[in-house]
Amino acid sequence: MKRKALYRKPLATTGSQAKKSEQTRSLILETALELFTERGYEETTMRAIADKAGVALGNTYYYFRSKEHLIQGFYDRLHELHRETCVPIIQRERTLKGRLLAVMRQILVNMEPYHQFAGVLFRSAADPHSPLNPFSSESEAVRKESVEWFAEVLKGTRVPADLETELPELLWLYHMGIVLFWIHDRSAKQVKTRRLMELTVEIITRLISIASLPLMRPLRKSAIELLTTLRQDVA
Amino acid sequence: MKRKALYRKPLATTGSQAKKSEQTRSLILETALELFTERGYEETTMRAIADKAGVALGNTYYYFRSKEHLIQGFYDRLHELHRETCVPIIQRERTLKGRLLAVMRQILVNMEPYHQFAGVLFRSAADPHSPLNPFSSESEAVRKESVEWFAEVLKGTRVPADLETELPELLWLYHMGIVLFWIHDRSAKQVKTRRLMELTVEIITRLISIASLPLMRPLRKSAIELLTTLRQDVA
DNA sequence: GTCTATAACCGGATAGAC
DNA sequence: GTCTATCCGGTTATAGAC
Repeated sequence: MKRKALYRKPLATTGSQAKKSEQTRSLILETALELFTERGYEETTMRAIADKAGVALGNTYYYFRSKEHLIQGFYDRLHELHRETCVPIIQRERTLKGRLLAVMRQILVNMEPYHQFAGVLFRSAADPHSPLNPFSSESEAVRKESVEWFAEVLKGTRVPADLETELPELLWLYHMGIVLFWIHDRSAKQVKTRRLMELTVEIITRLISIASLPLMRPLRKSAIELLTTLRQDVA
Repeated sequence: MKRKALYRKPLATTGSQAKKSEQTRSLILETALELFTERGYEETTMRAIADKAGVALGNTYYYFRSKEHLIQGFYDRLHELHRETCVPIIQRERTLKGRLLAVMRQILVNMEPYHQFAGVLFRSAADPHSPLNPFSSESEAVRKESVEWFAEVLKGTRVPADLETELPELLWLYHMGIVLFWIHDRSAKQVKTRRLMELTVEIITRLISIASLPLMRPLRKSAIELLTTLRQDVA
């Protein structure tokens, strides 16, 4: 299994020392991800990871507080991959629909290799007490950046003014919903998720474009009130 | 902590024998639920449950294949409580909005005592490989019944014909979304979820009532296509 | 078929020495 | 930072009693 080496988190320490520990950390994470994708999360023991990486069991716990935190490492990498691939798309595509479609498509492409063990990822993400929970403070940085991308997706397109502040967060939430469906998707190469995504992007762009009509005003009001309530909890 | 004794699953065996084993099963589940709500799921050991229930450790495994399966027991009870409380509501309330509001309110009331350990419940539910996953075959019976209640909620109200078959499943999905939010809701007595629910019920009933307008036809078409795709995966 | 008692296994997590 | 030893708890196995 080939993977781009995306993980690097240059710490503010002096040169080679920091580099060494960063290498060990990276080695452990790399090994863990390999084993996870090979034989699954539950089937991979911490001892096996330590063995294959050639370090002591205790050492893996020095770098990752728990087995779950290894998933957090995966999460971070995936996020970085999303950034590298999605930002150019936003610059290239000029319409809302074109951008949203291309970005969502790219996200699905990026995640595809990890479909088999993504269930575990979400299992943790769903637990309100887990650091992996996308609403948790630990995930705040990543979440904020993602929401900003969706703000970029909207930039320069026609959107009702009162919706403008709420929409990026809503699109992020939508994207989480698609990921949730993807995790449960058993169809070959997750074609169903792709179809679902294409249809919902169609609906969303339509909804946004008719949202300005006077007929829709009371509905839009309710929706905005709703989003304000929702946001208080997310932020 | 008081709780209605709702669990009974009369097996097709002869009288007192079956009753006895059913009592033991019930006792174990009851004890487990008590400890879970008292001190949390992770903090409750299988040994502690066995001790407090006054049975041998092995016996708890005789009745419940794993610690997770105890949650399934909780799930079943909650569902039965929902049935007992929601069916009368549907008979009493006559409008769509009134029914949906009252049913959703009741569901939140029923769940309230379990908010603290509900996270774990959902943690398992989110795993596509877990039997607790609401889309799994093990959960099919419960899911089907829930969807039927939502069909009852719609019965006798004005709904566009082409949406009629899809809406019950969609409302069930909506209710799952509310539960998801509720799990993550940290506000006192989960008032935020309640507010969110009230606002979304408002939006949903509005959406349904304007869905028949000619202007909305293309949007409704897309939505129905989407739901058909979605259903193939759920069913 | 229902239940007890006890020991053992396995793997995630921790403590503390170097 | 790295290791070894140990703990802890979910789970399994066994052997026997009613």
